[in-house]
Amino acid sequence: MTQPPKLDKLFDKFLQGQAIFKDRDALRPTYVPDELPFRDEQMNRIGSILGPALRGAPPSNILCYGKTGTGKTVVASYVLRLLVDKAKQSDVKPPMTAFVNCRIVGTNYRVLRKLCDDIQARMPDGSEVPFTGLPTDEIRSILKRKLDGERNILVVVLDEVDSLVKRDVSQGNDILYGLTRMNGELENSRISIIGISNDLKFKEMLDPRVLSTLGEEEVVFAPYNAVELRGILEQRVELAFNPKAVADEGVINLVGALAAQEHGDARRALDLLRTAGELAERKGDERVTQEHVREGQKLIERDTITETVKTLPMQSRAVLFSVYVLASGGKREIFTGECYNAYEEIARALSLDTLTQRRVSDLISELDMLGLINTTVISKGRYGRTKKIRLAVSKKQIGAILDEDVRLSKIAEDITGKG
DNA sequence: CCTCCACCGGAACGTGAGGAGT
DNA sequence: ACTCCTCACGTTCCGGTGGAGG
Repeated sequence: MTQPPKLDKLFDKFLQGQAIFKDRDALRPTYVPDELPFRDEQMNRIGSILGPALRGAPPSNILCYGKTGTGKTVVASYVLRLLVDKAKQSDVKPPMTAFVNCRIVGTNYRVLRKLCDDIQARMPDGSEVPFTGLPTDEIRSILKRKLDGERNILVVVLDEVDSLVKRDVSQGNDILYGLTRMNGELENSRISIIGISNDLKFKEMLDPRVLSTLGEEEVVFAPYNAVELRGILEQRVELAFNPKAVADEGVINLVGALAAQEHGDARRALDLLRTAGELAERKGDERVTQEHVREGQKLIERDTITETVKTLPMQSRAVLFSVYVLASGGKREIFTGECYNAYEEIARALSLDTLTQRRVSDLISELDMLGLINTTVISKGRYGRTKKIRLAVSKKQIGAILDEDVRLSKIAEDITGKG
């Protein structure tokens, strides 16, 4: 058997050092480049607010606003890194820093635990703070003891704080209130908080007491416009790709344009660029073309949908499946009641617990949030008020994913065959 | 203009897993 | 073995509501 010519060509490229990528990590969302273009204003603001930390004075708390992919996180970590470096260079005690992503670390206990972790606060016996089990107050005092051991300044970045408050308004406020209040309980040390929010309306949901301390300073991140996106892309192309791999001007323009459509999200733009590059690489092409970009766009879309469906819990999947079955049955619009009936049948066929309508209603809302279905609350007058549900992705694709689940594909035949 | 349907969505509570300390 | 945590996932209860049809 002879080598497939493409693979042969691909290996040749590697041999000749002609691979597409030089450093693909430069396109990952966590990458912090040495220069951050178009965010001077924000960096200076944050820098001047954090500056006092170098003289041992506690900086004000900051709230950063802006949509996803506008560079909030990267600017915050950049400035913080610089601050710590500067302190070390100048023989000043560097501030402690902690970074919490509140979407992942979403509860009071876990936030505190993450803080302990980041500043290496330990249990009295020297072991790490456990995942669960302790009363929350216990953790608070561990944290306090560590901080107050000597004169410290702790700068906490709370990334995606809005998700903290959104998930549970009272609890979210409690967490933030607890953190801001901790300053009053510390003798030697101070905590400053940098809150990062994607949601501009986030402030409204905040307890006024929390807002007054947390929002001392505000920094706004506007979405990148097409020109700025281009600039960023050019910078990263330089870093990530080998020269000549992206020769076509049109590639950068297209990626920029597609991302600008998505409200100037730089993260998506970089992700798309990387995917396009990987496609080119896989095909053994010498350079990235606009075709790769378009294909990459589709691929990313498909992948995110597949990923979300696959990670869905069984009950949610059953609900989604009921919508799918009804939609396949030719219905353009599905109402909650119909959906619930179909769900009951499916749950029975799967010998799953049948949840109440109230719960299913919540699951429907979750599916909506995930973008798998679209819902609108409508009134049918005398015939009640309900949610109008539609699939937000193609039946084909959902079908293909759900069919992989053997149990589901079996009952799909039953139901569609019968209906 | 009023009624009344078929749900929406908030609130409070229950259960059980996962873990720590004693 | 028992008590005490947190937290995800559900349930029960219930007040609220846009608009077609009388």
